Amino acid sequence: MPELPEVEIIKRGLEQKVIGRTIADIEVRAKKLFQGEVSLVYGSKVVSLERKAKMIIINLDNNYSLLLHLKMTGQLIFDERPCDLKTRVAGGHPSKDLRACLPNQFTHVIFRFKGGGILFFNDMRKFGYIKLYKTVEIPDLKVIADLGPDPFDKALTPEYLMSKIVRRPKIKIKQLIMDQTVIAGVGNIYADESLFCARISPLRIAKDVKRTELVKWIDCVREVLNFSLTHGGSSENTYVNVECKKGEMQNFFKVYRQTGAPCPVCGSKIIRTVVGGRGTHYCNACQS
DNA sequence: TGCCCCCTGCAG
DNA sequence: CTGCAGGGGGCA
Repeated sequence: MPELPEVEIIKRGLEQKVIGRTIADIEVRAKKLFQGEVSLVYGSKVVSLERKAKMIIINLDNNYSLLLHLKMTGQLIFDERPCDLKTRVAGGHPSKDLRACLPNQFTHVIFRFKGGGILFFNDMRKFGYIKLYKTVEIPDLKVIADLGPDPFDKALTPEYLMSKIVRRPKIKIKQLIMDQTVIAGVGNIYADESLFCARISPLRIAKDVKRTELVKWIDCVREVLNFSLTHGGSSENTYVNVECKKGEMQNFFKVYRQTGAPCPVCGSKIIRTVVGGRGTHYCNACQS
C-alpha cells in the first residue's frame, strides 16, 4: 500500500511518538510477521528512525534495529494510553480517531512502552513484516544495500538513469522507475502520476526516452511526491497515518485509477492497461 | 524478463 | 461470481 510519501509520513509521525520511549513488551499475534527474538528488544529505548525506500528502520539503544515493511496494507498506529504490562490491558478507551484502527483482527504485533503508549502493527493482507537485526547488519542486507537513490537524492540524474537503462535495453520506462534498485520508493501510484506529469507514456521502451524527458521526469517525480507529502499521502485504500487519519492525495490523482475519466489536460479518456503485471493509467493523447 | 504467489476484501 | 488491489520475493 504505502509508497514513499505515506511511509515518510508514518516515519515522521512515529518519531514524534516513540523516540526516547522504552519498549517494555511485544505481543506477537501472527508469528509470521515478526522475525526475531522479542526478548532481545525488551528494555531497549528507541533512539532514531530512518526510512529507506518504503521501509522503516527503528534503531534501539542496545545495538539492535527493527526493520519494518508495510507492503500493501500495513498500518502503524500509535495509542497514547497507559497499559498494564502484566495483563496487557490498556487503561480507558482509545481516542475517537483511533477507534477505527484499534485493535482488530488485523492487528498482528503490539508494542507496549514503559510508562504508557502502545504501537499497533495492523496488516489486512499479512504481506508486511517486522524483522529484528543487529544495527550493524542493516546496511548490508540485500534489501537495503541494493536500493537505488532516493528520488530527492542529488544522485538521481538523467545520466544515472541512462546508466541503468543501458543494461536493460528492453525494459519499459514504468518498470524501470518502479524498480527499487534503480530508484528507492516509487510505486505504482507515483509512477503513473509522475509519468503523466512528464508526458511520457508508461509503455515507452526506456532506452527510447530522451535525456530532456528524463530531466523532466525527475522534476515531476519530486513535484508529485512533495505534493502528496503536503496532502497527507494517498488513502485510496487502507493507508492511514500513525494517528489513524487518512490522507487527501487520492482526491488529486490525474490518471491513477481514473480509467474512463477525462484527462485533466486534454479531455480525452484516461486508459487503463497492464505493465509489468500492474494496473497502469495514462492519457494516450498527452503521453507518448 | 515474465509469471505466480503470499492474503484478504471489495467493486462490479 | 470474477477480477482487482499501492509490494516484492522466488521461480522457470
